[in-house]
Amino acid sequence: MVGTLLTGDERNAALKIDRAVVKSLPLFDKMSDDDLDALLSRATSRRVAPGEAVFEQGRPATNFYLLLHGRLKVTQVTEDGQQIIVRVVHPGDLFGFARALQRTDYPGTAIAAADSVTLCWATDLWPSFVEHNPRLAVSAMQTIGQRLEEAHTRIREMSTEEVERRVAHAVLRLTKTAGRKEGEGIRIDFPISRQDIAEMTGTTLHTVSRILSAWEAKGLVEGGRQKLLICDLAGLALLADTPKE
Amino acid sequence: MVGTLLTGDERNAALKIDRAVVKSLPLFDKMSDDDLDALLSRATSRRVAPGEAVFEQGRPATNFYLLLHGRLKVTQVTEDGQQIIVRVVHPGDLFGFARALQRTDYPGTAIAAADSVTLCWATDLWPSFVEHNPRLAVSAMQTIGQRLEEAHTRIREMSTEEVERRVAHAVLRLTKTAGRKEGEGIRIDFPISRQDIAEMTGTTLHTVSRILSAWEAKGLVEGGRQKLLICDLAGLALLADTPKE
DNA sequence: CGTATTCTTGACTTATATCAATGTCGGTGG
DNA sequence: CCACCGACATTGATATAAGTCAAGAATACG
Repeated sequence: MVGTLLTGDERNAALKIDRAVVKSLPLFDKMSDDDLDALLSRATSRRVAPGEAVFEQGRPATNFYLLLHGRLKVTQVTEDGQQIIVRVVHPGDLFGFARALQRTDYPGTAIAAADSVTLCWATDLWPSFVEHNPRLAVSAMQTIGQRLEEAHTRIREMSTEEVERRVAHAVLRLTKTAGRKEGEGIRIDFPISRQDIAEMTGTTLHTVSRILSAWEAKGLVEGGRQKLLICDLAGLALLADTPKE
Repeated sequence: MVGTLLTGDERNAALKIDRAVVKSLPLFDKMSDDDLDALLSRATSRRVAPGEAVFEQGRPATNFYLLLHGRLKVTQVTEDGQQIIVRVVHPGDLFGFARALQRTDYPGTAIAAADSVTLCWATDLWPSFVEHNPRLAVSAMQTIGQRLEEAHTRIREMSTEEVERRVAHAVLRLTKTAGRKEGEGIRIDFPISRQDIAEMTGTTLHTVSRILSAWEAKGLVEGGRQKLLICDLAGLALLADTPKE
């Protein structure tokens, strides 16, 4: 059943659920029911299996998206084939609105890390949306502003901090955005590899592996294949904020 | 004369000039004369001497600005005192609109690198501006979008390229945004130190100095105290895009 | 002119990448 | 159900790019 295309009925059912979910998002909570319905009536829902791409770097930006469920990694590859993770997309995030930023193609590739569900609109709808609903424009701008700040934070970290602290900061951010309580610790709630963490922090999987091993020995985290459990948040935070002496 | 405060008359004169200058900017070219007048009537003009700050990191974001003339560096300092250059502000750029991005304080410090002139508005005016003129909101979003892309480019470079290529890319960007033809070469049109370049690329002034010395030996550039002249643009571009073999 | 930045250059150190080998998990198909 | 395979992870040895430390030279400015 899972993996088959939705029938018309199933799609309606999905949209009904969406409405409550979407309404609960900060981005849309101020929107009238009518406007929201107009929005959702033009959206299509799509399920994305792990490893599958929602859109690919360099392809024409035909759609923009909202992640309802799951987790995506947005990556970029350089000409010589090196890959970095630009950001992780969490449920409730708008993504892929390249066109709104005066681009005609997607600057990155969005790949599902976990089983995911997206809402999808045609790019041409964006201008009318923001025109009809200035709040949405403002919200979108705030969202981008936050991303810009995150990007600057990352640049600052890469410029001034050694690898271990950068990894610590990255992991701490993940606990905030994708953490789920689990017993004594906090579980990163989607499959994430050492390689992924390396691509988020500008280092190699080898170095990440060594660092995580060291942390595990100190009781800060518990590792595993594509798994990460943070046991001592305070300890990690201390490490993240302590310049090398 | 330069360096004295403007009298009322001089200020009006400045504003008349501004009108033509501002009108020529992509950000405002679609705006009606009336709206533009409304905008300018609420703006104040300010001259900033080199080394002087337009606003400072952490201070309440009371104003937003437009750079008419000169050149600014936007910097951030970390808790432990390390500084990075977030971006360079060029004439025609809107800057310091932190409030539009849901911030109450400035995330960085804007310092004049050269003698500069800014237009300045109270932050509270922003919402009414964008409401009156949706195009402005869209334009502003595109601007931020571009900055976001630049930031990602920088992250990608810092993750995957060695220092020399990063410096090459940074210098090439400067030639595009602040280059002025001078004889056979292209002059970076504002005072920029080795330290500045280091803070733009996440390295040290020592390394930058060595790199520039090597380039000078190869005839790619000509250095100088806070000066940089690019002699062989193609050569630099080649260097920037050649992965170490 | 002398004082303070800014820049250059050399010697040395170190963090982190690279290279290489081995181990472990988890899903797939026989 | 077990064995195998591929993806992911660990860990050691080694190399190296770039940082740090240190000293001095060049340039601009008051």
